[in-house]
Amino acid sequence: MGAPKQKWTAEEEAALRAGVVKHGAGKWRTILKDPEFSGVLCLRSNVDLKDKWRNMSVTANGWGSREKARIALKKSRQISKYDDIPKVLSTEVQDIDDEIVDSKPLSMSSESLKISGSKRSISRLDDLIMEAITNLKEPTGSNKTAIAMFIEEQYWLPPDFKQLLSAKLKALTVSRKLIKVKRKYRIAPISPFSERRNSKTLLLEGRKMGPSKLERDDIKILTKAQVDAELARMRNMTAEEAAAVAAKAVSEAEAAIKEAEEAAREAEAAEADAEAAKAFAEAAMLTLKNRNAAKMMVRV
DNA sequence: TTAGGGTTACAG
DNA sequence: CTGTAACCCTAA
Repeated sequence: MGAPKQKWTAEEEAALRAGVVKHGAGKWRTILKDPEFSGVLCLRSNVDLKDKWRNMSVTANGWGSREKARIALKKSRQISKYDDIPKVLSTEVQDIDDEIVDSKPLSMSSESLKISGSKRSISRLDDLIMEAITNLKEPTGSNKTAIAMFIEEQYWLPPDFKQLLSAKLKALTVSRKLIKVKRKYRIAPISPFSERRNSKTLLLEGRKMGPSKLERDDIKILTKAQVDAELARMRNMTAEEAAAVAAKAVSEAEAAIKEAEEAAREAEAAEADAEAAKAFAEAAMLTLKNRNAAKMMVRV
């Protein structure tokens, strides 16, 4: 056939990503003509760009497509609509229930989920989320839907990034949930997001802290500039980095489960919530594996 | 021109 | 054989 299958180079992928950041997904011709990328992409057509972007989006989401939507998560009305992403439903970062203050039931089978080791990596996603929470000014912390909506209204997000955001928010939800469990049984209190330091803060800080009184959700205000800078970095993440971040988000959820299991040791009553957390983790995992890039770049 | 469905080349 | 990535076809 006319084309001998020319594999995309890392440089080309970078150019494409940069192009999408600059002109937006869908503006393939524009990206191609932009002198900033025309050099590297001179051997590609606008259609090639489109196809490549599609492939990148898919692999970014459908992680290890192997056992895909196998985990049939029962929808104990508690945990609402989850993923599955009903074909066309506006933005896709809107699944899962929000908050669920003191949910009890939620008895899900939830088999074990293997998470790829937590690879440390850049992740200022936390900051982005905090920015949203701060702006939304909801003392108790905003629900994921609100956060996702806020962020999407402020910035244009590449498909793969959206997946990360979604997973992150889910992990965050697990975190918050556990915090409630702990408080309820007076087990070492922890703070959802105390400092804006680096990534590993989200929820891997609980542990056996002493008399820390981080009971409140102290949210530090970030400047728009800071957030913008971080976002810019996220946008330029390579597929590998994005994957690492995604893995981390999930591992955080797993860590949350461990926390819960320990809590349960001191209060069986907390077990129900631990299960819920597990379910959330699975949901996060599912999201990462679900390829659903489809129609989501159409902000409202 | 683009989005999306199809097809083909290839690695595992 | 199966899944994935690069490529092709075409309606809108």
